[in-house]
Amino acid sequence: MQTTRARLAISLQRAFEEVTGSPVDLPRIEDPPRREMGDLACTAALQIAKEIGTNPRELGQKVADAVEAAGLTGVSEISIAGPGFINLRLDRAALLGALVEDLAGAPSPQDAKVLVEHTSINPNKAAHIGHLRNACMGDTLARIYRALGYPVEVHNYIDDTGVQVADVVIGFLDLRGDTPESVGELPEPFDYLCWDLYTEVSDRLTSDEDLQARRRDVLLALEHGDGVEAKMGQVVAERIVRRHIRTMARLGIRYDVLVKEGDILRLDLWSEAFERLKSSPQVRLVEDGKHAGCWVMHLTGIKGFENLEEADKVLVRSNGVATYVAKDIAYHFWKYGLLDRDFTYSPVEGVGDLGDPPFETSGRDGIEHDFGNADRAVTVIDVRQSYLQAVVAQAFRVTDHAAEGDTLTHFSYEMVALTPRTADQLGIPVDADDRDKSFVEMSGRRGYGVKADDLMDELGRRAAEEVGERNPGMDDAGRTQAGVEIAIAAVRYFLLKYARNTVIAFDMDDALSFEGETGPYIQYAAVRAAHIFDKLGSELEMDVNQVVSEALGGGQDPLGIRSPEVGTRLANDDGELWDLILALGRYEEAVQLAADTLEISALAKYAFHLAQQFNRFYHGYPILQATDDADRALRVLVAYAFQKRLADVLDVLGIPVPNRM
RNA sequence: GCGCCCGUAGCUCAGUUGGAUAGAGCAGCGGACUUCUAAUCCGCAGGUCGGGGGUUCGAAUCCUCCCGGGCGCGCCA
Repeated sequence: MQTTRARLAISLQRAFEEVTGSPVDLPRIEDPPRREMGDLACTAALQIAKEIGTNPRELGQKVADAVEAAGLTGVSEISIAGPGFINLRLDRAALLGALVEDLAGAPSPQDAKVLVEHTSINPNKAAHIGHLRNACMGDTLARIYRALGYPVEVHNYIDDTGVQVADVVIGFLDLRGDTPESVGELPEPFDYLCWDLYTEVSDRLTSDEDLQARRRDVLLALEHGDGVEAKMGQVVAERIVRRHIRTMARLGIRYDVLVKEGDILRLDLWSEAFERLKSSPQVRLVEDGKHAGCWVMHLTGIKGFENLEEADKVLVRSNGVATYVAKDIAYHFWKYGLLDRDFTYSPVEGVGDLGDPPFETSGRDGIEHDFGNADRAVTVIDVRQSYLQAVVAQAFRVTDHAAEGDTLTHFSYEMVALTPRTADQLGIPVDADDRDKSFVEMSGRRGYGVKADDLMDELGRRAAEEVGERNPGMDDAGRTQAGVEIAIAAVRYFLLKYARNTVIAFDMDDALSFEGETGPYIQYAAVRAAHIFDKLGSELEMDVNQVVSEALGGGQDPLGIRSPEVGTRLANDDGELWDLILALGRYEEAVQLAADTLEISALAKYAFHLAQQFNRFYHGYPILQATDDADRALRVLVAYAFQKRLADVLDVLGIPVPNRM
């Protein structure tokens, strides 16, 4: 479906070309600063007039005349203002008609398969608020692509053979004297236990050289899958990952497949990727210097790599072991189906009832599946990984896969820190410098952070309490359910509303607030709309939703939604009703913009704006008490469109709509 | 040192790839509830857009130089 804005842009482009006699870029259709000026506006005349050396106001007028002569549907008025702004007023009935038609529409299916990798938490401790930012953004990005019709596959990369797991392995084996079997039997919450154990081991590692040597050995054992250490690593990673899956499920976040680094090693994907890289002149074995004996990727003089003192990236160490980025390159080659070898999979067990459980890689012993073969791969990982992500993309370019390298996208975002106030509440020591900076960095190694499950528990508890006060008759189950749904909205919206490159200073009190620009505010608008329909329905003894839908489909119309008076009321509105309709008409472009710019905050803001617009409408346009049938019919129709559209946006943002709140 | 990002109301942040009088939320002050649920709405107050210079009809936005902050630059992951 084509948006009004897109249609107007094309019409104006034609008119400009007709008037100037030369090709012009697709003009941008903007929102005028104030509604009195018009519904939409275009400033292209100023730019184009400058280029061809003519008067912008005259050019604008000529273009406006040309557009009118061509007969532009959907526009009721076109005028020139100021130095040459082209202002447009829309045909309201036409726009509302198109809006209503779009409500029932599905996205046109796209061919290109999008693979989104997100979460990818080291499986050695409980998930914290920083991990949630990654997972909420990644999950929402996947939802955005689905809303646009793309087939989407969601990956969660599990680094089950890395140093962080090694640290916890040491904790269990050397500090606690546990066995893999006894660790398998430890009670939940296992990830909380590991959180503390990891902190303890990290602390000892800073001063204990024997333990540092031990860690190197454990790491090698994990990579080779040898001995009790590897067995322990497996138990730890498996238990932690299952906790992570459950934590994320509380926020409506799901995965298609968990790719384990251990399986990449067992399958030896790296050796196949390595063969390809060796064929590039940019990858070579260094004979002397500080990288003697290493295989490196040459990066000197390539844009984006000026930061290196010595612009070579080691892929294989002199001891023959591949580096982390090398394994990541192999994984990404596999994502695009460039490798011959493939994983097998098994369904993940032990994560409770998740509906469709994810698959996990299982070396060569599982079942086959058509995962991978992406046309576009997006990796959600924080900005500190920018350099390594660029190295991965470069690996595509030096092996003659520049096209894939260009579609490979690093979805980067900034860190989540804590406000000093919240750090104080958590008992985290805050030094004077941090207090001045207004935020305190979290540290998994030190155990500084807000655990995701704790946050969800507290939010759910507070929300349920609030719901109970507002709805005295509601039973426990209803209150709990509403609390859970409100908590999801609070967390997801809080983590999605900031631009990617904004450092979030997480403040417990702000995050727990349900007022202002928050997820619960938006939910409240949706619940209000639904409640009007419930009340009106019981008053009129009909299902208003169904009645409206039937009326729009050309069936019975007891409310008079199709009556001519409705059109008159719409044309004469000079307030929040038309504002709301205009806002509703921008749904598709809001989703598209988020996908094009990878800026989810824009879509979050749109959802908030819609809710805000509805709340204004709600106060100024009574429906149950409407004295005029045509007024009431129009308002019901607008509220209906709002309800549907807001539900669409909230679904894309992963935010549920409670029955009551 | 080199590279990337940031600096906008008291606080937290937007600002649609150069446009019309720079906007929200929170906090503050003042209003609107025997209600379509006040988790709401309306109003007031609050700004040398870090600073200087430049580009042009027009700059928070682009260029340049300062100041201040964050992150990255390993044969760790």
